[in-house]
Amino acid sequence: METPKKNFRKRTAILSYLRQAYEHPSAEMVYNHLKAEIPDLSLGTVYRNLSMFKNQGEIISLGTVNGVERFDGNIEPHVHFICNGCDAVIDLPQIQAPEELNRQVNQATGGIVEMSHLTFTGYCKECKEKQGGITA
Amino acid sequence: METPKKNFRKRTAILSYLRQAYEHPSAEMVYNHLKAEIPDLSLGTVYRNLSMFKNQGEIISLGTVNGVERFDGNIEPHVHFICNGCDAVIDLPQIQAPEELNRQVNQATGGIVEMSHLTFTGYCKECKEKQGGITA
DNA sequence: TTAAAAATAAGAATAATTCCTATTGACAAA
DNA sequence: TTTGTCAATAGGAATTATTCTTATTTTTAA
Repeated sequence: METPKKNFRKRTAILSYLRQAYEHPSAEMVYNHLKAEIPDLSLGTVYRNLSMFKNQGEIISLGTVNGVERFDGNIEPHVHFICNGCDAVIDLPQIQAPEELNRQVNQATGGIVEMSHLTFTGYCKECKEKQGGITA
Repeated sequence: METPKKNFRKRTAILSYLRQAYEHPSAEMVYNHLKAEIPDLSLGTVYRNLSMFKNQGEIISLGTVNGVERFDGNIEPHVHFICNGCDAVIDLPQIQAPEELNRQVNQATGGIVEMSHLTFTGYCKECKEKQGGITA
């Protein structure tokens, strides 16, 4: 099926935006972005669908940045950098996530690992230059 | 004058509880725990002091688990396991956090890394056994 | 065409966190 | 002691992100 059924138009728009977004958007960022092309989109629909996609494993949650949950449409394991200055979330494809540790964690805890997240926090290039030595 | 009751009694109690807590408590967990020995403690005071300690680098935030921010009084870099079933946060001292990557990230981003977090999510031993194959 | 089911919009409700303000505790000077 | 000052606090109001409810619309299946 090429064209998505009308019923899923908004749902599809939300997912496909996440798939190609670089910014790791929050619910509100998704809403604001899609509002232009879909004027009758509601924030509740965005929240509901994000939560759906998350539960289905179609997207992942990066946790909250400054109190706001951020999402990633790229479910391939990869590493993130989060800027404390501007709340930007940036992919770090250069850095290798130590996926092979999962087994060690399973053994150490007796539980079962489903996901691992390696995240670096600090200040991005722009914020670092802007603020000079604030974080000395 | 028995014990010199400083004005920092509550502040100190909050920090020292975090220093020896194993559970990576939320603000409310800290409040509930200290309420017994400090009946006139207020939740606002806990929030204010936690945020203070966090900004001073005396404690670290582990981000939110199920919508609630969790804190760690152990500021030595170490790895965490978070259970999606019971929201437990567990230390993994056995696992080595790849601290040496910070320099690579600085180079890749042009920014400055302040902290790195390696976190595994899944189901702990108890939740895994309790729920059987829910996560198949 | 119908009816049933799924998806949605809008806004009310909730929960975590922050903010505001009057009060209290500590300490120093008189 | 009493008084003044300032930091810390309690209590609750306000804010904000998120979830929930309900009526409406859209889709699907007869």
